[in-house]
Amino acid sequence: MPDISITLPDGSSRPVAAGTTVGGLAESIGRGLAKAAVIGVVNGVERDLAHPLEDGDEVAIVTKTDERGLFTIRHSTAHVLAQAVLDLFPGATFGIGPVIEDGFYYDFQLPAGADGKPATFAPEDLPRIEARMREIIAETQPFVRVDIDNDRAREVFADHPFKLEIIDGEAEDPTSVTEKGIARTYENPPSTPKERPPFRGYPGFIDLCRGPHVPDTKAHLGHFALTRIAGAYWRGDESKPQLQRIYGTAWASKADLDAHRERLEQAALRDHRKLGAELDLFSFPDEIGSGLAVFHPKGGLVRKLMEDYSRRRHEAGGYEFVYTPHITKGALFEESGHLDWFADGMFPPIHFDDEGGPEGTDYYVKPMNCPFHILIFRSRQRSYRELPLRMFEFGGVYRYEKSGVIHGLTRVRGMTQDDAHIFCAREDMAEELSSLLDFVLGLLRDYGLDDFYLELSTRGEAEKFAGTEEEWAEATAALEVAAGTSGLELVPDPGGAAFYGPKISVQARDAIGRTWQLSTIQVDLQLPQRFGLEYVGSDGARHRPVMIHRALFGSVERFFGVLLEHYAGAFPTWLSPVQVRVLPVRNDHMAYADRIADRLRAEGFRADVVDATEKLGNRIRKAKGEKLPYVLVVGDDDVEHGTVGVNARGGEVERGVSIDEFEQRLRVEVLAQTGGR
RNA sequence: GCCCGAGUAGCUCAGUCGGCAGAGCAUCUCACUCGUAAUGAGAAGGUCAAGGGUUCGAUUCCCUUCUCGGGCUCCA
Repeated sequence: MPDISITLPDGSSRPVAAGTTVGGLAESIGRGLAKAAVIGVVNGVERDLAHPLEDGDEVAIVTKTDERGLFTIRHSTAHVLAQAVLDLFPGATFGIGPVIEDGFYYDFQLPAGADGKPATFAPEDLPRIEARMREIIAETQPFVRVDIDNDRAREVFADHPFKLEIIDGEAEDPTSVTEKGIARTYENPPSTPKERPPFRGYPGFIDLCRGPHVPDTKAHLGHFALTRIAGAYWRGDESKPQLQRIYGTAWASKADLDAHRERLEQAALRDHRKLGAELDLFSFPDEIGSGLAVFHPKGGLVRKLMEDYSRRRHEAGGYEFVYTPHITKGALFEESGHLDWFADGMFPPIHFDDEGGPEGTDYYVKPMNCPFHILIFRSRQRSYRELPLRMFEFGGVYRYEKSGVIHGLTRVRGMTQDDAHIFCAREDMAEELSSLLDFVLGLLRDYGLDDFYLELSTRGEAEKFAGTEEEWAEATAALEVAAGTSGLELVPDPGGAAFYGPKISVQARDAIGRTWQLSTIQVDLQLPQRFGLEYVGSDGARHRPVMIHRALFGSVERFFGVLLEHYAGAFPTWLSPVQVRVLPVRNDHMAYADRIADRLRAEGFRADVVDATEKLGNRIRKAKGEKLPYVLVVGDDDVEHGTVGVNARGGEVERGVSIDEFEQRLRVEVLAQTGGR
């Protein structure tokens, strides 16, 4: 056999026998590499290990520790899931099964049950399906790439309408599985033919797929778990049939799978809903209604501290505080346009027959604050000398969120926006946006979040958007400049803007790397026009101001939930509802303990005392459970010398610290956390 | 709103194949007064989410509603 020459990623050439495959190349380089190999990248295109090489090919071997290798493992596991479901549920058909973060899913439709509707999976089905998947893996079925023409593909998939839709519908899609009338498929030939082959003319399982795949089901697969069942609309479209989705997680090794499970457990421990109940911070009484929170004394204290600090910073930042009512006549939201677009998302009106003429009057609970702030702006003639005019309000708003979307404090029906509206001259917009973004990021950092990236949502192509193209371009450019000044990564989100203007949203990564969308800064090209806003310029002429909407926390409730998860309930000292707990060793130390607590309270710290009814160890344990920053233990030695025993959260126990020194440490710590503000 | 699952003491959960409702923690009382992550004893605590149906009898089976959880869709 004549040799051919292959170029490796390091630029070196390697002679191999003609007909050598990607897998064969890996084998020739080393046993270890061959064992870890999942796929190859040949001339920039991902290929199966069975792909034959040609002279001059540039080849990189992708192993199971590479991101693309893991992707392939997850993708191939999804195929095994589909095969297992089709084996166990005769008459089932399938949609798509992509890779997602940490795993994969596959969508199925089961045959109709007694009620004529497609059947659904039950939780008990998951172990059965998983067991069947392990059998398939143990069979070592190869993944065989088969290119067949579309007509043949339509025959093979004749009983699978979703696949037919893919064959027919995606011809123009460059990432399509069909190209020039040829459909790419992957077949898993079984060791023995299926009892009920679900495909016409194939003894086993076959799926439309671009690939590539692991070479066979035994290779790299097996470190997976099916995790949940859900309904999901075909092609994500609410008007299309709802399929049954099975989610799974898959990894390159058992250790990785175990580590993933551990991460989930850790995340569950910091779930703000769980911590909110455990730490007695807030609750959602059924009697009030879904998505409507009450804050208990400790949660209320944390929230007050958050709000107080925000108020101080806004005051210093040139904001003026306004207050507006929770309800309004419908006319206001007609003028703003909200009733046209978002009536579904609002609580239904409160109707009065005996007011406003024969039709009566409808009052609405407000879903947003901006129209009220606009009325304040419009309450009298405005001069350019007043601009930029920055109005701030902790505004309570109510939105009738769909019942299925409500989630703890992060998605509620009643919330308090830390809402500001800035009215400025068009020529000042860019500068205002830059300083605004700076202000926003600075404040978020003070609350302990410091890992951000930005998202720039811009106008889409085909949709209808308010304002002119020129205005959009100008506003978008101003936002880009502001983002550039921040030095943060900027992720484009084309078409993601609201109809009324482009926006920047600040995404924050929390202590365990999850991202949360927090602040938004939004340019509004619509409302100033709808409300006919004007100011008198230095030229004596009337001009239309630019309006910027901006929420920093998003909502106080949501931000509270995010911080709670970020800190896993262990708030920094400045935000802790109880900062110091003093524990007398015996009750005859009570007077001394009370004196220390009184002194700390007199200095503005939050301290309490728990008497010696219970053993010290148990009282310490309870204080740790409450995640208090400091526990002070005082006994005979301390009473004698004017000291305390300091047990700091996450620190070592220190005996004999003078009360002056402890107080000084506490003061320094809180000052450092709030920047002295 | 849609699909699946779950609601038993304040919390975490047993249990009842249809026949008087259970534990641990928390709470309260009493005793213990102890130097760094669970002292002991006792008491109290429930319309078994709500409403309807089947039944001699329903917390248990069926239906409806409410709430919660996981997804989908949505999020001005």
